[in-house]
Amino acid sequence: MKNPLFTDLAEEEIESARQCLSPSRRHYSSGELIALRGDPADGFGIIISGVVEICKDFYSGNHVVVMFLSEGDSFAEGAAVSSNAVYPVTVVAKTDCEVDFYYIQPILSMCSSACNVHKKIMTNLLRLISDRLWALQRRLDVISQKTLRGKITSFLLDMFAISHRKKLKLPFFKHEWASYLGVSRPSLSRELSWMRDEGLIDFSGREVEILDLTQLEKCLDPLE
Amino acid sequence: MKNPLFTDLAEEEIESARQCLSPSRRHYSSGELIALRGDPADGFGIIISGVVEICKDFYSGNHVVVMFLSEGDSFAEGAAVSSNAVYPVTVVAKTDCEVDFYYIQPILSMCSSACNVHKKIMTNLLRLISDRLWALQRRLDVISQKTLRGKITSFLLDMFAISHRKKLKLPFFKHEWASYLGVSRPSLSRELSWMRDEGLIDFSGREVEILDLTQLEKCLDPLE
DNA sequence: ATTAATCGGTATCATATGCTACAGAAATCA
DNA sequence: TGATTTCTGTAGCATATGATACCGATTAAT
Repeated sequence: MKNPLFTDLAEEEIESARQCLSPSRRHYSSGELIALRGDPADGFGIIISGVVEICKDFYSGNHVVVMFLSEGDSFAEGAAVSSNAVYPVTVVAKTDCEVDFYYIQPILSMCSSACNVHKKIMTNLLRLISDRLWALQRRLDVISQKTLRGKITSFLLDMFAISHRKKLKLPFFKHEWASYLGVSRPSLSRELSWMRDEGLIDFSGREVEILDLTQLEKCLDPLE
Repeated sequence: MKNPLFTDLAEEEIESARQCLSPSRRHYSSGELIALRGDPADGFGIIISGVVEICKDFYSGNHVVVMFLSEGDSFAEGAAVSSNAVYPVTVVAKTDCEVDFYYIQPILSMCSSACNVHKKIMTNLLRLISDRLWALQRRLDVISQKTLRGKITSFLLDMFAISHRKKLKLPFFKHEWASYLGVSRPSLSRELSWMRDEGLIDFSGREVEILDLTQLEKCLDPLE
């Protein structure tokens, strides 16, 4: 089980966890509905085998696939814990697949023996959700800058704050970066070039170097 | 203690929780630094009295206030639990104030007696963070639509999915709505008018009515 | 080594959106 | 009631960004 919920758990501990939490394993045929957006979410799922689609569906009957999940991935952990415990998306089996369903209640209430394994899983759950929150917050900070230059800058300063290095190795290609920022690739290129012309940064391939930190910071949106 | 972490706890339970978790109460004078962005976050804080500023600070020494917190508000819960346990923002005392610091470790490890109160706090913590994740995810969904019409639509459909009503009562004024969507207010007004002209919606004050759901759904970005 | 595919920078043009200003409507307050 | 303030729609103009196309550079595949 390579799901983050089982981080730091030995093979036999995972077994013991399964004893303690007794997930129900369910089988789905290709195309079968696993959970519908709006359904009450009283637990979460971990994919054991096969591939699962996460999608948004519409009143009209159309739907759009947002992402795929496969072995070891989980869904609805956040939803299961939140106040309005409903699925925010629809989950459909893309291929035949097996899914373990864990009810959230036993996890939250701790078993009578307050076993160590149980404790660790709860910590892992907390960390999993917090990490997702962190990533989302970062993305939102970047994307909510109004100008393209602001988005680029916000992203770069964030990298700098983490790494403390002015030479940054980006984790993506330009088109991926553009997509992360929510802009078009040519626009990103153009703006980067302008910023280079102005002596703010230099770049080549996946490397970006911050040349003038003080000036760069002035490129951020003033917040109203 | 009106912090969400203490939801569902009676007065005396909160006392018992404080016994169990033994937060350290600290006093700060107006202007004093409480935590610096990048500092290790091994716990979180709850404001007991006074006002606290959350801000982003820059290399240049400048800083921007992002929000204020006051009695009952908490900060850094998410950061304390996440993998990279550092403060994502800087916290400064705006007025003289008192803050209770809770170390995260004792909360995660459960007290020897696995007391009920402790359990409930952990659940509340989980819910608090999940709710924040949920809100952020919604906002990101909306704001990452590329066109203004897409943003409006995404937001309206979200409201509809939750309420199942086509007559929607918005939680904000137009200028607040514009800010939530990350656009300018006149642009929002213009787009809304156009959408009314096309028979998609009708609106007045804080009320928006969805007239043509099927057509409206077509206003969403196709995702690449 | 040749070919094919991907990646990245640039130019042109169209347009969606921001900005500013103004005025009527609605709400708040004295 | 009248006086202020806030909220909202509209208009004109400026401009940042998107879309498309093209080409060279790099990388991967044969």
